Amino acid sequence: MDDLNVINALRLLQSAEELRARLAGEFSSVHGISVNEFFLLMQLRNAPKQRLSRTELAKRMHVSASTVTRMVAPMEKIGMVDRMIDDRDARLAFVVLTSAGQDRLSEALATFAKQAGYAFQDRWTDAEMKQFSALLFRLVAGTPANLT
Amino acid sequence: MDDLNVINALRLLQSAEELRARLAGEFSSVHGISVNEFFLLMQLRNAPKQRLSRTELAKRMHVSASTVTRMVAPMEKIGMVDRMIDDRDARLAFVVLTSAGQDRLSEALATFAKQAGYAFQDRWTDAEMKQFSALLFRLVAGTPANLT
DNA sequence: GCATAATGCTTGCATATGCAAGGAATATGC
DNA sequence: GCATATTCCTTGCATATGCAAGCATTATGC
Repeated sequence: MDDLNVINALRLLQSAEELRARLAGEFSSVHGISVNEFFLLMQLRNAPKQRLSRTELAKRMHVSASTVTRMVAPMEKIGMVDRMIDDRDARLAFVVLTSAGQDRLSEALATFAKQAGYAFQDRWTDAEMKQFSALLFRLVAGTPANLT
Repeated sequence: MDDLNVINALRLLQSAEELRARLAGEFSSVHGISVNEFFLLMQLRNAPKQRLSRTELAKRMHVSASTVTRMVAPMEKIGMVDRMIDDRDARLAFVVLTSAGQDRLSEALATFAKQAGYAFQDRWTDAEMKQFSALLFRLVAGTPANLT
C-alpha cells in the first residue's frame, strides 16, 4: 500500500464517509431530510429556472431513475418541489424547487456549513483550504453534477 | 456559497461519490463484491490477527451492527471470512479474514489502484499528490477506521 | 453471591435502492 | 406518413440497510 494513488483514494473515500455520516445525523434530527434529499435540492437550486428532469437528476446524483421518482414523491407531497410537464415534450416531468423548498434548503445549508467548519477547522490553514479547493476542483470540474 | 468550508465539503463529497460509483461498477462486474464488502475486507486485513468483532466493524464502516451481521453471512458462506468465538467472552464473534478472502481482496485492490489512477492521473502532479495526501491525513488520522 | 445493568449479536419490520419490464410520448428511417 | 426505435417515467420484485426488540453473556454494585 505504498501507492500514493491508492492512499489518496482511500483517504478521500473515508473522509467523505465520515462527513456524510455526521451530516446524516443532524439533517435527519434537525431538518427532517436525508443527505440525498439535500443534494437533490442543491442540484435544483443551481439549475436554470430551479428545475431539472428526473433523468438529469438521476445522472447527477449517481442514483437510478426509479430512485429519483420515489425520492421526489414525498417531497412533492409536502411542497418542497413541484411537478411541471414540458409543453413540447409530454414525457418530461421537471422537478421544480418551490419557495418552501428553498427555505428548507437554506436552513439545511446552515447546518452543512457548521459541519463543514467542524471538519476542517483547526486542521487546515486558509492557504491549505485554498489549495485543497483548487485540487478538488480539477476532479469535479466539467461534470454536470458539480455544485460549486 | 462563498464559504470555502462549504465549497470544500461539497467537492469532497461529490468527488468521493464519483469515485465510489465507478468502483461499484467494476467491483460488481469483475470481482463480484460490493464497495462495502471491499472495505470490510480492507478493515480485516489491517487489523491485528486479521480479525475484528462485528461491533468494531460496524463503527469503522459507519453502518449498523445488523448490517455487519447480514453482510458477513454470505461472505462466510463462500469462505472469504471465518467466524471465531472468543475464549474469554462468548458474546464476541470475531470476523476473521481467510486466505481465500485475502486473495479476493488482492485482486480487488488491483482494480482499486487502477481506478484511483484514472481519477488522479493527468490532473495532479506528484507534488500535489503528496500535498493532498498530507491534507487528508489530518482528517482521517486518529480515527480507528483509517485504512492508510 | 445475586440482582441489575451493560454489551455483543441477531431478527422482525419498515424504508431505500437498483434492475428489468412496461406504458406513453417523441424521434428516426424510409 | 408509418413502422420502428428511442427516450422518459413508473412499477414489481429483489436486495440492502437502520431501528427497536430480544436473547445470551459478561460486568457492576452492594
